[in-house]
Amino acid sequence: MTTIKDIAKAAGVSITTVSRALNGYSDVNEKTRQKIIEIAKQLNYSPNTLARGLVMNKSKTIGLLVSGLTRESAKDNFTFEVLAGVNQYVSEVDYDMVLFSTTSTKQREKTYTQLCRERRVDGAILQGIRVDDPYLQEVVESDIPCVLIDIPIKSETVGYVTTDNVLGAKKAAQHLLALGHRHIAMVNGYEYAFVSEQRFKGFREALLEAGIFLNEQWVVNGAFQEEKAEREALRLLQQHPEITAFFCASDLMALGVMKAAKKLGKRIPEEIAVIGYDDIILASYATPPLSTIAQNKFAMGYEAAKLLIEMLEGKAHSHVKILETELKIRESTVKNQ
Amino acid sequence: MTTIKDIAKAAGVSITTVSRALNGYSDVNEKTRQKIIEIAKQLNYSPNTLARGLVMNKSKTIGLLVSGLTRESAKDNFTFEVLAGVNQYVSEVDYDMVLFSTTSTKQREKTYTQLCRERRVDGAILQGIRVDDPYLQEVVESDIPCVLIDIPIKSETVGYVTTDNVLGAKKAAQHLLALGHRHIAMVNGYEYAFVSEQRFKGFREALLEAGIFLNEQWVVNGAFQEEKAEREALRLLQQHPEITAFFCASDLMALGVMKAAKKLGKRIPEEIAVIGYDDIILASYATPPLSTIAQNKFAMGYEAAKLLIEMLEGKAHSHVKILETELKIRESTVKNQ
DNA sequence: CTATTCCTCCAAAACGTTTCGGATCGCTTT
DNA sequence: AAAGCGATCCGAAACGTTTTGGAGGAATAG
Repeated sequence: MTTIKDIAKAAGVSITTVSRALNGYSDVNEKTRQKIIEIAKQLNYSPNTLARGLVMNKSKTIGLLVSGLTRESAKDNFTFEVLAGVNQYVSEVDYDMVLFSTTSTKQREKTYTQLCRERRVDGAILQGIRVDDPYLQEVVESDIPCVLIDIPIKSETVGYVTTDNVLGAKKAAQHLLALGHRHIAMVNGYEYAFVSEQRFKGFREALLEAGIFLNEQWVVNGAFQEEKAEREALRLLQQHPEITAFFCASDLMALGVMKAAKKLGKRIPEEIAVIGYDDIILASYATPPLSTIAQNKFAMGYEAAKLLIEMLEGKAHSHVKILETELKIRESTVKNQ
Repeated sequence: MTTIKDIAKAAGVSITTVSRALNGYSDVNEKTRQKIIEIAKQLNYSPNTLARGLVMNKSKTIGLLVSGLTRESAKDNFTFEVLAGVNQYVSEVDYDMVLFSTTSTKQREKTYTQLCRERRVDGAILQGIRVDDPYLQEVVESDIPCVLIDIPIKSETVGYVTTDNVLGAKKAAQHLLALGHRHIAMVNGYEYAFVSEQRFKGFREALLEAGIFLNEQWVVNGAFQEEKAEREALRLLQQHPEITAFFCASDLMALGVMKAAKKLGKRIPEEIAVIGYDDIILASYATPPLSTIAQNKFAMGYEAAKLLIEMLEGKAHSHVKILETELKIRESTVKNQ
């Protein structure tokens, strides 16, 4: 493995000069610079990032902390697409990404700060962390820069990216209203999830503006799970046959709701219209294809990485990035012409 | 940021002793060790892996090199599940994983070896690389240990993990044969892909053993793409209405074939049976749910990481790992009872 | 009593880089 | 001729760790 020292010897200059030549400093003669670069190429030199990181005290590496990276999480491709987006930006600006996946067991033994410091990441992106996760508290206290996805915390060292969940939900509800639905139920996620709260708010606003009474009993929690949503929808449909439409806070839950409707022999969308949220892959492959509010998850990852690295380099104007959503109308709300 | 030196000062010992105490060497008194550990905890010490890596000349980091990590690749969750598997093992043995995604443009500017050496990874796992990828040549020549997924190259420093594709394909074909099908078409991937070749071999063997003539015209290439497969199947079905079953070398292509059958008004599975390969998420959500040969992609990642790290630590018995596949019978081949 | 062994500890070198604070030399200015 | 200056180079320290080769002393063996 050739080092800067080998190059220095071969070129007959000091290691200082080699370093400065390779890093584009101005106090080295252009001729010797060319010579050094030439020799470096010949010797197949590649810099040792460990040594560099050690002395510069930064690694040009960011950590992506996701929780529960398991086989199961492949269903909603959320994590994966965010990861792809992060990876994209990171490689554009010549940083590295290392993946930390936290499990409840591992969380006890190592704290967030320890994790980041030990791996010497310059900053971190957190995705899929619950609001009640013990890591979250640490994050805000720690001095390691980080950006959160879908959790609105902002400080000197922490920023976040999210989508406009209120508007997204509103668009979904307005779509149903425009189709003439007046008895609309909502299957939400968790009580304490930020996005759930926002999506409910948007839903309520839409109904309010349309002058429609919001029946609190028709708003249930599906815990973002397909099966739970199915059970809840089944119960709701049996108890309140007047319901004609469902707004679900995730596509996975919407799939559950569709299953419930099918079980009761209700036709979609003629008797029951269903709209989801996220636009996961499965949505467009479901029968009927699922209408949904699309979030650009790739962009979320991309923007998160961008924000973080701008923060690291001290040129972030704002610590917040809010992305748009898009209403995708498919056949679960309106019959194909 | 506290260092080993701070601890040494606080404990009144040398930095050597601190290092040896923390690393579990036997030549330090148990009492002083406890004291050192206590102080380390108090000072919130975490070791600097850069410094450690520099002197030990290894980083306890492996690279995962995937090609084309884009939004689109989310459809077949192959990459993602492999990644999750790699991540799982890696975190079990306290290594790190850094993700390199290669694009055709980036490939020119940096070679595989440069990538690995610069990031100081101890070894790499390559997934989704084509057999004609320029990286591949480099890999075998380079001295950096690596393991390949689904590409059978073996040497002092390279190993691979794959599934038994011949047997898998055979099981699929035998399933169709057992259902009474005698006119079976196959939609394969690329001509030059290792897995395609193997799966075709298994398919042929099954027919041969059943004493059935293999009609070469019924074997087409779908390039692992849904649309291409749909077009090919459409053509095939129109030209050869006697075909009653399809074996596809990937689920995505099987979905395309199902679309083609539906377009021609053929009922699945009564008139056309379809079986895929991979068991992607979409398979079980398709209508009808798709029968397939399941590959445990998570396990592939897990085993690849395990193999690589065993190689790194000089305790790999074999450089090859071949995993089993599983026939999943769903409704695209046999009507629900 | 001397020689040997064991236990516990330590000083210093090494890993490959960046960077601070000059040093040298030739040229221009006064 | 002295002083100043710009261009080009370099020595040495620093980053935080591991490891080598012992040192010192107490206990044991002969």
